[in-house]
Parts: sequence; structure tokens; C-alpha cells
Amino acid sequence: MGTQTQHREQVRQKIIQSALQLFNRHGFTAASIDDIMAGAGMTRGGFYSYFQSKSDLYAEAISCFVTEKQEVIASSAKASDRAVTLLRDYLSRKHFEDFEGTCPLIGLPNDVSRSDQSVREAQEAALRMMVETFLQGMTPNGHASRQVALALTSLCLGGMVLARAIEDQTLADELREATMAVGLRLGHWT
Amino acid sequence: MGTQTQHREQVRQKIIQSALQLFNRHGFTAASIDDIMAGAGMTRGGFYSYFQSKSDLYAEAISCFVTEKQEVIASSAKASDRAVTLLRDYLSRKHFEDFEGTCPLIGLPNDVSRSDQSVREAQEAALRMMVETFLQGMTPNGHASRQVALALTSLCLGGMVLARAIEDQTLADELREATMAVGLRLGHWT
DNA sequence: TGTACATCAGTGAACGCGCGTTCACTGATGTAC
DNA sequence: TGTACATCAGTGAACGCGCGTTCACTGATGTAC
Repeated sequence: MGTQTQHREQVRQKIIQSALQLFNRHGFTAASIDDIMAGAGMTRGGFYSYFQSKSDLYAEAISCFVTEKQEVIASSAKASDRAVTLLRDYLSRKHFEDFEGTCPLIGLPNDVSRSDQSVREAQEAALRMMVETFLQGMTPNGHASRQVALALTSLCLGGMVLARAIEDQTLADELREATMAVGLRLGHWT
Repeated sequence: MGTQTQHREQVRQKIIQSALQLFNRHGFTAASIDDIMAGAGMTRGGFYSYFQSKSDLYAEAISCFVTEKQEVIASSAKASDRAVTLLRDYLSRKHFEDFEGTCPLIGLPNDVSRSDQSVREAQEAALRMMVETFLQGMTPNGHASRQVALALTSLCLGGMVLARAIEDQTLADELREATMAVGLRLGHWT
């Protein structure tokens, strides 16, 4: 009935949230279904009545993340504010440290993405959203502004991936901030 | 004796080359020691008399790649040529298609990198090399040029990671070329 | 209100597979006499 | 030159583990009468 399906939907969301955390924190392979289900307060056996497979869950988690972020971003009315906020947030120290709320694109070069179609689609949606947000936040200039919007997306992703990978905290901060500064200049938001 | 150790060194190199190909093509996890050894014309058992572990081999493969690239780049005498070549090559269609000769930094967000110290070190060396090459190729401008050099590195990595991930070839090309154009402008090389 | 039955979410043991790693062995090469 | 022996690179079978996935079962909830 209503309350039944409603309950199932809640549990489903709990699993997705737990998955989002663990996939981000440990990566797709290292986050086991056991852990994810435990995080949602259940045991492994129940998993397959909610999702077809582990990568199916991964794809859903990414889509879910994108939808959430879209809502947050949409709260700014002015397009240029949305773009600046995206850039600043993406390359912020907060995003850098917040392993659990990480942009799913950072996991792009993973082995799953190569194989699973629905994962790729979810990731591509995230990508398009970023490009679109940047594009709308710039004073329109045809071809040139699209070029910059695409480059800004590359810049954000690369900057965060690198900052995360660097052991030396000082260098990581420097790189992150340099990337942000250059990005703001590129979009003429300084 | 001499010829013995020499032979061992040759075999060792053959394994590393095979590993480089397969790690790049399929990723760290998906490339099995079986495959790598087969690629070097041997069987699995011999592996552990050459390397301590799979991730040990991975770290060595990365170092090896960096050294090779450094030699290629050093062949240009002029520093700005080296920087432009690096940027152009990195974001070239050739690099995009050449899965086997890929920049090892693209594998950064993999599960191994998180755990294995020597892998991280090898990757960090690759990173420093890129930043250094860009920095030397720019008209010196203190803080500002270092900032741009760091951003260019983010830009290159992000651009290639994204282009690789995108299914739509047209969009992938567009993104790669946009990233390159913006990069050239950033370094004042246009 | 109470009883019998059906449904189904969730359990946890077990399966199966891939793969990194180990190890006893082989067979070729080199050395000593 | 020939024979016995040592060395050691390389083999391939076997081990062990982790983990995704399956499945027979349980126990709570809801419905019918």
C-alpha cells in the first residue's frame, strides 16, 4: 500500500545516501555492499531487492547527487552568481576536505565508468550541468564563451583531482587556490 | 654475471612496458598480472622475482614513463617551445586516442593511489614535472606565472580526463580543443 | 475481537569467481675438476 | 673434452581471500472472515 511503498522509498534513499558517502570516501571498488548496507542499518541480503547490481546503485547515487546540487545552485537567481558560486564551491577548501560530499566526476577514471553504460550517462549529466551553469553565468560571446565554459569545467575537475592527490598540504592548497584564481579571471568574474 | 644481470634487466623492462600498456588500457585493477606477464612473453609465476607486488610494478611503470617523457621534452632547447609542446601534445587528438601512451596522472583517482605510498610519490613526480615545464616556458612574472603554471596543469589533466569520459565524440573533441585554446591563451603562447 | 493465512521486507549462510601471491619443481646454463 | 654438480630463471598448480550475488528461510505486518 501507500505506507509500504513509502517505507521502501525511504529505505532506498537511506541506502543511496550511505552509498554516496562510502563511494566518495573509499572509491567504487573499496566500498563494499556490506558496508553500504550496514551504513543504512541493514544487512547485505536485502540489497538486491532494491538495486539490480552494485554499479546500478553507483549510477543512481550519482544521479541523485546531481539532482540535489542542481536544486542548491538554482537557489541563486542571478546566473553569474550561480556560476561564481559553482566555481568557488568546487575549488573551495570545504569541497577539498569533504570527501563524502565530493563531486562524482572525480571518480571518472575508475574501472566501472569504462564498463557500465548507466554510470557513464549519469556522469555525463553532471558534466553537462557544470558546463551549462558556467555558460549561463558569462556575458554571452558566442563561440568564445562556450570555449571558456568548457575550459572552466576541465579546470575545476583537474584542480580538485590534483589537489586531492597531493600529499604536501601546502602545495595542494596553493594549487587549488591558483586554479580558482585563474578560473575567476577566465570567466571575467574578478 | 654481467650477461645474466643484463638479461634480467631486459626482461624487467619488458614487463614494465607491458604493464604500462595494460594499466593504461584497462586500469590498475582490470589489468591482471597474468595478462601483464603474458604480454612480456612469460607466465605469472616469474613475476615475484622481479617485483615485490602489483602496486610496486605500478609505481615503477609510472616512474619509467615520467623519465621517458622527460627525455623527449628535453630535446627542445627553448623553454617556451617545451611548454607549448607539452600543452599541445597533452591535449592532442593523438594523446586522446593513444590509450597505451597515456599520462599516468589520469589514473590518479584510483583506489591504489589512495593506499600505496610509492605510487603516490611517482605520480607526484609526474605532476611536478608538468608544473615545472609550464613555469619555465612562461615569461617570468613571479607569483602570477606560478599561479598560471599550476592552473595549466589542472587544465590539462581535467581536459583529458573529461574528453576520455565523454561518449559523444563531437563533444569530446570540442572540449579538448576548447581546453587547449584557452590553455594557450593563458600561457600567452597564442 | 480473535484466529488463520498470505505477503513480503529483511536475514545470513553459502556459492562462485577472479586474482594476487606462494611454492615445490624443472630444465637450461655455467663452473669445477 | 667430458662428467658431475650448483645455480637460478621461469613454470604452473594450488592457496586464500574478498566480495558480488543468490537463495532458502524467518518473522513481522496486514487482510479476510
